[in-house]
Amino acid sequence: MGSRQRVPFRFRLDLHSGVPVYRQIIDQVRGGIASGSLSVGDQLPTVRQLAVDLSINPNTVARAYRELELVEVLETHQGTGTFISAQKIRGGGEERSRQLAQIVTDSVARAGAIGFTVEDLVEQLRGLVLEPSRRR
Amino acid sequence: MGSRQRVPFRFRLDLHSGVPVYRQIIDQVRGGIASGSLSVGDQLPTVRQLAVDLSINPNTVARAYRELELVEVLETHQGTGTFISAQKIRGGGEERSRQLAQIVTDSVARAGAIGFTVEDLVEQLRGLVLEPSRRR
DNA sequence: CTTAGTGTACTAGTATATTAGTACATGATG
DNA sequence: CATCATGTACTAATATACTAGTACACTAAG
Repeated sequence: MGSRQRVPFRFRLDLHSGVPVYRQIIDQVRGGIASGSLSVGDQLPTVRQLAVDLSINPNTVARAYRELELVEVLETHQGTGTFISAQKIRGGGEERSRQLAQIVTDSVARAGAIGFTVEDLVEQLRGLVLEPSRRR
Repeated sequence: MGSRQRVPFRFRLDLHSGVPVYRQIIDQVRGGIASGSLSVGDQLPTVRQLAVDLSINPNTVARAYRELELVEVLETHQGTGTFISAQKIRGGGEERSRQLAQIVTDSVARAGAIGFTVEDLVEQLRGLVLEPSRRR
């Protein structure tokens, strides 16, 4: 019947990746949003529940959630749970700008390392706009 | 003779950025290549010289250089110095393009996760060309 | 008011990252 | 060979990151 199957978003850890657990959680939430698996208003597993599922300490989950809340990707309500927040697609946000700068700096460095210029990056980006078919 | 005034590439540290010193060096070398300030064959300051200039330990410089050498961005010659290596600019254009696409895809995903558009990325990139290095 | 569920604060142990001190190895140069 | 300039190896001190233990605080619901 009409049950909406509120799919419990699936977290998976790779303990051999060397990537901190809390960061893996962050990445998976962000990835879920980017891919559409998570939408505004969706509730995430509770701190305790996820901690049990992944066999880690609740504080580790809390840290990931808190960090995402600081960037306003999540909203937490005491006693209720943690939810995907309505992104502030617009508006200032010092931290957001900082993050964008970080992203760009990283990509420039990576591209420069294999001999590409900033212009090459821009060109590639433009190409993406015209040819959005290739989603990953 | 015919001295070409090999301009000594200028390194600058931001000790309050929280970004590790060795990483700042790496980023600046890569950025220098991307921006054209550094070209294939250029010699970098010697480990000792740069250590003195920046008031840091030679090993910190060496670490940065070594890491860049592993990725084949630099070439080191004992007793001679450290140089910008001939990039794999030519050859395997396929693989290089793939890497560029990957870099762009990553940055778009990261930016998209916090509500930025491709245009925002382009704008930020343009700004970088005019005003280098400011991290964190 | 009580209870059960939620996130949070504070503390601390452990690992890892970062930088520095010091001595050594290698290659160029005369 | 002697010397000097270069990068390198090894060790260690320190800071920071990461995770966990434990107890607390807020909210909704009976």
